[in-house]
Amino acid sequence: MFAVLNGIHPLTDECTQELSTLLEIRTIAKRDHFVHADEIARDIGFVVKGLLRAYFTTPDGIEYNKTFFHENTFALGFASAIQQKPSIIQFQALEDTSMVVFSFLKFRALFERHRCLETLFRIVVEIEWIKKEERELRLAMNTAEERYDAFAKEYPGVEFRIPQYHVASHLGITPVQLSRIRSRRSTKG
Amino acid sequence: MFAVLNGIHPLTDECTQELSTLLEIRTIAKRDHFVHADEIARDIGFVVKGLLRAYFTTPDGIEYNKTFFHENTFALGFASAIQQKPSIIQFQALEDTSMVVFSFLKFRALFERHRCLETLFRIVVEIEWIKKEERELRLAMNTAEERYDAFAKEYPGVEFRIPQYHVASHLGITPVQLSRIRSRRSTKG
DNA sequence: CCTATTCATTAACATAGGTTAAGAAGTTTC
DNA sequence: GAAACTTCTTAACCTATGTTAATGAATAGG
Repeated sequence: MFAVLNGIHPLTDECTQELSTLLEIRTIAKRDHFVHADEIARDIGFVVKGLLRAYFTTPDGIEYNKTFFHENTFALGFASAIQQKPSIIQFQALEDTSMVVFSFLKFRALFERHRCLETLFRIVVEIEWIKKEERELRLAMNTAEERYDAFAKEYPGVEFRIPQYHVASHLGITPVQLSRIRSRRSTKG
Repeated sequence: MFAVLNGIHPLTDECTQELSTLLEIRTIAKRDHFVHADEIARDIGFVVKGLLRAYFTTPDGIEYNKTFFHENTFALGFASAIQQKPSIIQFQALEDTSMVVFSFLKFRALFERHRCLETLFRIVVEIEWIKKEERELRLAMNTAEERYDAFAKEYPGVEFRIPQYHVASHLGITPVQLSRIRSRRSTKG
């Protein structure tokens, strides 16, 4: 995990040391939730093994998969954590998952003494912002088929680890349509 | 402008004082740009009178209108400014526009001495983050007609100030389709 | 091993939305 | 004020996607 962090922005030894004391290991069984609805997202989770999805549910029960979190990525209910308000986004394990988790508030409290950590967090927010912007452009301008390609590129391999209806939900289409896209490709291209 | 800022988060008198020294007035003629492509977005602009759009252009020349900025809102090429990298988003005046502008970097430099300003900025980022998230959900889950309603609500009156193809581009549809939606409504509902 | 469940595919049909093109109406420009 | 340009509407046609439903394959539980 610290290798990933240092890859984003180098941390001092003391900072690494202090952050270490916050860490816990948590395992989440397939289908269980990391963040429930209407609960404040308190923890940041680093996925060691497994897979999660962040999803939104409409009043009429339709789900939309916003993001997937695979190995070596950080899962956090960002909007909820920074506002300390109940999350409208839920996080669910799609496989048996083991994570390193730590409190967002305790993490943020370390910013006072460790500027490197605040810088790192700022960079992560920037990266996520850009990703969100790219995703908005794709949703508005590309066909489902182009979004499918982008998905396959952004989450390599994930496509084969989860039911296709989760992929369809992420693309904003029905499983039926995704099936058509896939069959069209295997025939023609 | 300070009324708007204080409405988000109260600023101290000294902070207000210092921020005032950064301010300039700028007028932008209809069709001129506030932020050009491939140029770093250096300034934050507060719209006193007029209207701007933030848009993205694809390699094949199709434009997508990300956001509109009307009176009493702040226009900023966020991704570009925080990264100090050339902007892929352009800002263009859709009417003759007068703005209060100030340097983003000088603004951010004030954070050191004025915590209230940093807090204010953090809150704005949070609000924008939530808006982006809502917009993503709408794009993925709603029909063009529902997005049209959301647009009319988010930007009241703007619909009647700009050509319809700008609205269509914002909704991710063609002007033809928007015209159909509008005629359908005026007949049926 | 059998049964129930979950998931993917396919078909048939319906709707939303894109493309092209033509014409009407409103604006500019000279 | 005529000509050129811009914008909106409408029509005709086509493709993408949604809906529903049936079938079959894969998987899970007993």
